Amino acid sequence: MSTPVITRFAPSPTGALHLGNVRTALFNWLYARREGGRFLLRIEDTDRVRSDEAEVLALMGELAWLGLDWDAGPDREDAAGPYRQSARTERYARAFDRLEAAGAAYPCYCTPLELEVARRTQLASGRPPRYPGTCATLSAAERAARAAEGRPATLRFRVAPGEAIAYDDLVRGPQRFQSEDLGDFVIRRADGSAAFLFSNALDDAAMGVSHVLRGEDHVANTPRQRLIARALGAEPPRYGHLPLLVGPGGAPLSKRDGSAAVAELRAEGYLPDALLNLLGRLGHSYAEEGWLAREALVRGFELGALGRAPAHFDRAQLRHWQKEAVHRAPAALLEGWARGRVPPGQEAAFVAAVRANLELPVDAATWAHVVYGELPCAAGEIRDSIIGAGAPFYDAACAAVAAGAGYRELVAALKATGRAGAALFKPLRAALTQRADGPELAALLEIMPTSIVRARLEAARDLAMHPDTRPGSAL
RNA sequence: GCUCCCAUCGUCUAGAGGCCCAGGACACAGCCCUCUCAAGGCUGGUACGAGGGUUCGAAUCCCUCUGGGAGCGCCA
Repeated sequence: MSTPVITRFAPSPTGALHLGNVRTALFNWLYARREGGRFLLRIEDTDRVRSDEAEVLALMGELAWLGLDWDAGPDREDAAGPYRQSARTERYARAFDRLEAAGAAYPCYCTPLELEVARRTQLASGRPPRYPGTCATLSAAERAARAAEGRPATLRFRVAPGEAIAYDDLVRGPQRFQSEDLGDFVIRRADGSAAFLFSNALDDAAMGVSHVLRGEDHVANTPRQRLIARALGAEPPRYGHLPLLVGPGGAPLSKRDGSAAVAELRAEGYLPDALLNLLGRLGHSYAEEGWLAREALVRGFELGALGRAPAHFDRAQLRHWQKEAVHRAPAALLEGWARGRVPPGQEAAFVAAVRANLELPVDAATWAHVVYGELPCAAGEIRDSIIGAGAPFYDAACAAVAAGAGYRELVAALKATGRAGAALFKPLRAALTQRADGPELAALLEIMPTSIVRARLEAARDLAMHPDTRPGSAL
């Protein structure tokens, strides 16, 4: 009987969901889906980090938006829950008692100041900072005395020296740590709350988590968490440590690196699949090239294809995947971008016309304005282009449009002025859109209101007739 | 300071001793197509951090250096 694959994403509800976290969530999700296992969502809101419901909701909203669905979580409880740590304090308390009774953990009365001093001294003398073990060997009487003084105590996990703790990292291969290098560590804070190391390890065990992919900043936690699991009589999950995601400068990704927050990218209009195509290749490589649909993303995910070097998040690459995503997006989605920016009922026609020029919602706004909005007086090379075409050119255009000409007739009428090709279309485009680039003119003309077409052609004619008039000045 | 990890085009990466004077993608440049932009097609430049080994042969193995990163909390 093979062990079922159970992975999890265990964020702390502090601050916005970050690209680095999302990638971690994605890899765990991909692995679970790939293996036909389960993906859990656990909120790590220990008592210290007060659960902020709004934050939890936002977090779940973003995961759901990305399509990373979870089989159990705070909103889908099951027998292994509850899935928020703030609701699990009694479990931790029982475990603390057991560990303390067994001598695997002991109360420590050292103050933060004392510990800080010890750390500095060790550092100053070139030694690695470790808990000196001050309270490790206190007798029952000594403990009672300190407790009677009302001194607050943390609970420390006792690490026996002389032991090698080895495990096989899913990403980095065989790892080996010496227990002396660990030192006794705090598993319960003075306020009684469980420390991350502990609640995280206990919950993984209690929830049957089989595989954990997490950031490499957790490497050193792994031997400690294995020790905890063993003391608890539980089987620890298999751990894999991912290289961190870094920003343009090579420094770890931070909020300053422009839109590292998922919510921000979402607000800008980036599509989930664009994000996933990018993230799935940061620190991981797919054998298959090009755009990967959801199923391909899952199918092609391999633990063996996980890298060990930090990966840069690159905006240009995101934009590329966004283009791919928009290219494949259903029209209805893009029509949503147009809604409110184009006359009601025109959404579909508008999107059909400008679709190839859309990358983000802001582009829909730009083109909607070009098609339906009020344009300023022409300037620069646009102005030159219009003047260069001459008044007769626009006279012909105005006359054709006044006679009810469609695109074909309009072009035919303009060809009669002796212009063709670029010499025809460039000034026409300039007059109609005041831009040198954009969707096909035929498509644009089809959706542009006739009144606007006429007004712009007339304005161009006037400009061509009186080129000396300063742009913007009233006649 | 100590421990650990990493090091291929600007970026994401392929590469697990000869298939590599290093492949793909993004970005960039040029050309084609085209009324323009985008898309598409073609072409191009740019990389194995440095130095030593091992080997008939090294991007691939070893050592040193350099450069980056992580950790050494009553933070997660």
